[in-house]
Amino acid sequence: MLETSNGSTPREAKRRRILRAAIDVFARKGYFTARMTDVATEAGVADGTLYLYFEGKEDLLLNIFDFVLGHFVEQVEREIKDVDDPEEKLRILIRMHLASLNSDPHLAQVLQIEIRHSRHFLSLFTRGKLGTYLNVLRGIIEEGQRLGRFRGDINPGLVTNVVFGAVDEFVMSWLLQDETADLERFVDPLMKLLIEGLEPR
Amino acid sequence: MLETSNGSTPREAKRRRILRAAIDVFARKGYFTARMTDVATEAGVADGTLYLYFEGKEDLLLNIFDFVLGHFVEQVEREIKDVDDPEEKLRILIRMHLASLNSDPHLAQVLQIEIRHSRHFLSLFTRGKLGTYLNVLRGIIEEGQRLGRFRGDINPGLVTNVVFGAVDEFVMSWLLQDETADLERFVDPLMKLLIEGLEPR
Amino acid sequence: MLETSNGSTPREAKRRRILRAAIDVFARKGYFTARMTDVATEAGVADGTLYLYFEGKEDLLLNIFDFVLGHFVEQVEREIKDVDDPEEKLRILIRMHLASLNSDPHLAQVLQIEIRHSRHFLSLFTRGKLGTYLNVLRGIIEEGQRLGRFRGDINPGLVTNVVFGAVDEFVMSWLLQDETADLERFVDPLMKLLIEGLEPR
Amino acid sequence: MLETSNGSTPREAKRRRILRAAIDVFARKGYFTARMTDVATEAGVADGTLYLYFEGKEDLLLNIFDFVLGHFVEQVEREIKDVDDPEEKLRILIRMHLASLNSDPHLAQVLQIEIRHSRHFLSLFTRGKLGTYLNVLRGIIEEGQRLGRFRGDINPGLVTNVVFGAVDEFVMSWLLQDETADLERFVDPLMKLLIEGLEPR
DNA sequence: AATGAATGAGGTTTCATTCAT
DNA sequence: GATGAATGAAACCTCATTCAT
Repeated sequence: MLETSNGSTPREAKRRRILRAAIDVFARKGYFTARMTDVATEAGVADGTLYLYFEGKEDLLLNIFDFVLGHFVEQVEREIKDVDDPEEKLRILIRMHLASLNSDPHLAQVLQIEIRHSRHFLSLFTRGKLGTYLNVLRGIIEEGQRLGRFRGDINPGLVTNVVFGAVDEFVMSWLLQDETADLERFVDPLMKLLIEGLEPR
Repeated sequence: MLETSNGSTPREAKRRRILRAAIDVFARKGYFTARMTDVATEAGVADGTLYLYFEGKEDLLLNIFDFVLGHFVEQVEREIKDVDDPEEKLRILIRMHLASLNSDPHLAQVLQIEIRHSRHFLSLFTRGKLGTYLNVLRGIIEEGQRLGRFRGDINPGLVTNVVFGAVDEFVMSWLLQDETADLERFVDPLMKLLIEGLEPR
Repeated sequence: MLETSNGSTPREAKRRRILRAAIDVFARKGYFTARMTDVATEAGVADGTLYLYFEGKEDLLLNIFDFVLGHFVEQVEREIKDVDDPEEKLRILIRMHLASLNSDPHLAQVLQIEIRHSRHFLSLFTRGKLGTYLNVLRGIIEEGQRLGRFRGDINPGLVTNVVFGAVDEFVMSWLLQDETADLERFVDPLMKLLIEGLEPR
Repeated sequence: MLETSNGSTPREAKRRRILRAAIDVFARKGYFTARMTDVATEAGVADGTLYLYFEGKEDLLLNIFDFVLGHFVEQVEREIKDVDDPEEKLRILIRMHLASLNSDPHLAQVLQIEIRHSRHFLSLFTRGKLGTYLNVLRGIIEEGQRLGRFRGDINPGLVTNVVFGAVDEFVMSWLLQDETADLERFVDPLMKLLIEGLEPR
C-alpha cells in the first residue's frame, strides 16, 4: 500500500521514508505522544530535515492519510471499472479495504485511531480523501439501487454509512483484539450479513 | 444522561459539575489540546480543586466514560428486562443509544472521538464499561440466534461488531456533518437495514 | 528532651504535640519535602489548626530549635554550675550533647541536618539559641584558659569552633551511618583526643 | 577549583558554564528556593538547554559536588604523593581544603550547606566523592598511626571524623560570620590544636 | 477553638520548531 | 540540502495558606 522504495526522484524517496517512519511511530506511540525526534530517528534523518519535507507535525499526519488513501482509491476504481454487478463491486471494495489494512497493521492503527483525534482533524479528513472514498462506496450503493440489485427504500447516504461503519468497526475490533487473525477470510460473512441482514432464512 | 444537579451530597454535586465541564471542554477543544485550566474555569472552581476530585487529566477522561456509560448500561438493562422479543430489545438499545447522544452532542463528541485516543486509551475502555455495553448487545444477538429470530449461521461476535459498528459510524457521520438532525428518526431505517439487509424485497 | 505531655495549659500541650509531630515528620521527610498536611496528620489535628499555634512552616522549624535548645542550655547550665574543673565541665557538656541526641534520633536529624538549610536559616539560628549554647561552651574554654587548665596560646573562638565542630561532625557521621550505636560511650575517646591531641604519648 | 573557561570541547565548556551558574545561584538563593530559570539566566542559556546537559535539578546539584570534589581529591593526592611525613600531609590537606573554599565562597556555601539537604542527599554524597575524600584523610591518619607519628590508641575512624569535623565546622562558622577573613592563616593554629590537643604545654 | 475544602501562584520539565554551520 | 544544538512557550500539578462553617 505504501511502497518504501521506488520514488522516482531521491527527494521523493526520502519523503516516502519519512512518511513510513511517521506511520510506524504514530502507530506505536500515538500521534500526540509521539515526538518529532522519534520520527526523525526512525527515518534516519536529522530533526530539522523533517521540516524540509513537511510543514510540521500536523501536516505529516494529513499527508499520511492523503498519500495512502489517494493510492487506495485509485486502485479500487481500477479494479471495479470493468465489473458490472454492484454486489461484486461492493465485495471487491470490502476485500481490498480489509486486505490493505491486514497487510500493514501499523498503517491500520494510524488510519483507524490516530487520525481520529478531535473534530478538527476528522472534518479535514472527511472533506478530503476519505470523502472521495466514501463517494466511491456511495456510487456503488446508488448504482445497485438504480439497477434493482439493492433495496431502494432506504436513503443511500444512510446505507453508505452503515456499510462503511460495519467494515470500519470490524477493523477496529480486530486491531484491538487480535491483529494476527486473517481479516480477508471475513469478507464473505460480512457480505452475507450486509446483503441478507439478520433475518433468518 | 448526565444530570448536572441533584447529586445527593454536595461533594457528589461538585464532582458532577467538574465532569460536565470536562465533557464540554474536551468536546470543544479535544482532549490533548484542552488545558486543565479550561476545565477548572468552565466548572467554576480553582485549578487545584480538580485534583481533589480526580487524580489527573487522564483520570478525568476515564471517569467521564465510566460514569456516563455505567448509567447508560443500567438504563438499557432496565428497559429490556421485561421485553421478550430480541428484535424489539435490539430496537430499544439502538433507540436509547441514538437518543442519549442526540440529546448531548458534546458528550457524543467525547465518547465518539476524544476517548479513542491511541491504543492505550482504547484498550482501557474496551475492557471497561464499553466491554459491558458490548456484552449486553452480544447477549441480545445470541438470544435472538438461540430463539431462531436472528440467523444463526454467522459468528455472534462478528454480528455484534457489525451492529455496533453500523450504529457507531452512523453517529460519527452525524457528528461530523450536521448534528442538528434528529438522530432518533433513523432508528427504523437502521433496524430495517440490519434485519433485512441490502437485498431488495 | 522534649516531653510530650505535662504542658501546664491545654493550649501548651497541643502546641507541644505539634512541635513533636513536626520534629518527627521533618526528620523522616526533610523540611522542604515534608508537607504541612503531614505534620497536621501526625499531630492529629486539622491543617488549619497548625496556623493557630504557629505562623507558618518556617516558624515551625524555628520554634523546634528554640524550644529544644532553650531547654537544653538550661539543663547544661544547671549541671555545670557547681563543678569547678573546666575539663570536667567540658566533659559534662559533651556527654549531655551526645546523650540528648542519642535518645531522640528524629530530633537529632532535624537539628543536625534539616535546620541547616540555606544561609538564611542558619544565620537565624546562630544568632539565636545556638549562639547561646556556643557561648556556654566558649565560657568553659575561656575559664579553662584563665585557670591554666587549657592552653592559652590559641584564640578561644577558634578553640570553641574546633570543639563544637568535632562533636557536631561526630554526631553527623553517627546519623548517616549507624544511629543504633550508643553515642555516649564515645565521650571518653572524644575528650582524650580533644585534650591531648593527636600527638603520641 | 572550577575553571570557568578552558573546557576542551565547546560542549564541555558550556557544561561548565552551567555548573558555575548553578553554584552561584544555589549559593545565593539556596537549592530549594532557587529556580531552574535562575540558573539558566545566570548561565546565559535557555531553560531547556539545562536539560541537554543535566537530567534535572537534583542531577545538577549532584554534579556540582562530583565535579568539584573529584578535581579536588586529584589535586590533593598529587600534592601529598611525594611527602613522607604524615603530619605534613595532613597540613597540606587542611591548607588545600581551606584555600579552595576561601577562594570561592559561593562554592563553599553550596558544599557546606546546600548539599546537606536531608538524609537523602547526604547519603548519596557520603557514598560518592565525599567518601573518597574522607578515605584520603583516613589513609593519612592510619599511616601516621602505623609510623608512630599519631597516637594509636584511638580508633582511626573516630579520629578521621574529629579532624574532618573540626575543619568543616571551622569553615561553617567562617561562612556564617565573616567570609572576608583569610581562612588560610588559620591552618597553623588548627594543626597545633589537632596535634597537641587542649592540654597546656 | 477547630475544621478541612478550596484556593491559585508558581516551578520543573517537555518538545515542536528554528537557524547557524 | 542536511544537520542537531538551542530555544522558550506552555502545561500539569503541588501545597502553603485561608476562611466560612
